[in-house]
Amino acid sequence: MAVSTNCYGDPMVDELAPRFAQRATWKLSTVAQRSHQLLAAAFAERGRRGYDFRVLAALDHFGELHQAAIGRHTGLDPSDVTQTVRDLEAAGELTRLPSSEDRRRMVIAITPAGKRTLSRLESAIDTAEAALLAPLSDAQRERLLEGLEVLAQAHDRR
Amino acid sequence: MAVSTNCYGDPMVDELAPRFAQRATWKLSTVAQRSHQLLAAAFAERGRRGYDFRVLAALDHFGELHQAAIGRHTGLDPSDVTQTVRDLEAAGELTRLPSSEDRRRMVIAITPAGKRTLSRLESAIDTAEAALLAPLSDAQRERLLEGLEVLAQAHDRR
DNA sequence: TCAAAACGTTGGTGACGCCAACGATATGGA
DNA sequence: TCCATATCGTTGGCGTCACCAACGTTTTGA
Repeated sequence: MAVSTNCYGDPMVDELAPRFAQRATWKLSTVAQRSHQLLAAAFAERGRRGYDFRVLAALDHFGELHQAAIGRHTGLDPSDVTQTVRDLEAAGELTRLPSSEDRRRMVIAITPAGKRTLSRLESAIDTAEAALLAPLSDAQRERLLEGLEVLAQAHDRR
Repeated sequence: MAVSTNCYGDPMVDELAPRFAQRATWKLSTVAQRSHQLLAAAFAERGRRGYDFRVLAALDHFGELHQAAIGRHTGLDPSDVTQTVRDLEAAGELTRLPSSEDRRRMVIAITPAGKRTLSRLESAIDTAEAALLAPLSDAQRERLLEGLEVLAQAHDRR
């Protein structure tokens, strides 16, 4: 028996316990999890992950950066920057050269291939984001975004 | 120097790249991450994690359940149910007995200690949730929740 | 009766976020 | 100028959450 029955004897699809399913934090994490699924799948198709996108986007926007700056502009831990930059360099998406001014630093720059990858990832994200938000009316979407904006600002990463 | 300077020479706190920081999915994941931080910290103080809470909540709400049913009522993978139930049983929060009707099944029931833990976790979650949503006005909160509700429903776990 | 399904378990994988510690280098104040 | 302090990149690790494949056991339903 794959379904349980409620007190009326009706067949009942297994339900999540309201004890947590009604919580704002649960709904939030459900939606975020779905978002992550869609994005991770889109990235994985291209052999990349969220970290790669963030690093490429930061380089494209700010130009050359050393790794610590990449970390600050992406919210990544320095150790994760190291790994991500290593992967992206191996894939030819960026260059990594020792700084002439500061011998501790590595100067990272996006390559043309990296820019192409970035725009491909960006389109994939557009698609995923559209799929995620599709169930909302325009008004609902705007109101949701307003709340997220306020909270994201208040609980800033950085 | 912990800050960089913009083109006007003003000191500038390192900013996230708008390329992703302006995306709905980014804001969503930022807020969800913050929520997770608050909840995980609250759980960790009591030596528990989200899985434990979900399992206890399901048992408290539905009564005795076998493990597969716990999985369906919590969104957990069966293998994670196994681990979580093992931990909770070791802590005396639930009992685990072979079913007399179906020798494949284990019948799980919450104990009084488990109920106490559950209500303590619940208070901690209340606090965390309040802290998370505090920056919102009542109207903003309601509008945010409406959007999350629609999306959580549409992209249901199950 | 017997193939198919369900059950619980073991032992993984991956993404993301984070931490401690280290050697090398740069900086700034005494 | 010297030296404590800070920063940089790196290694190796941890925890949470979500998920998967494979397995032996037991139940089911055609």
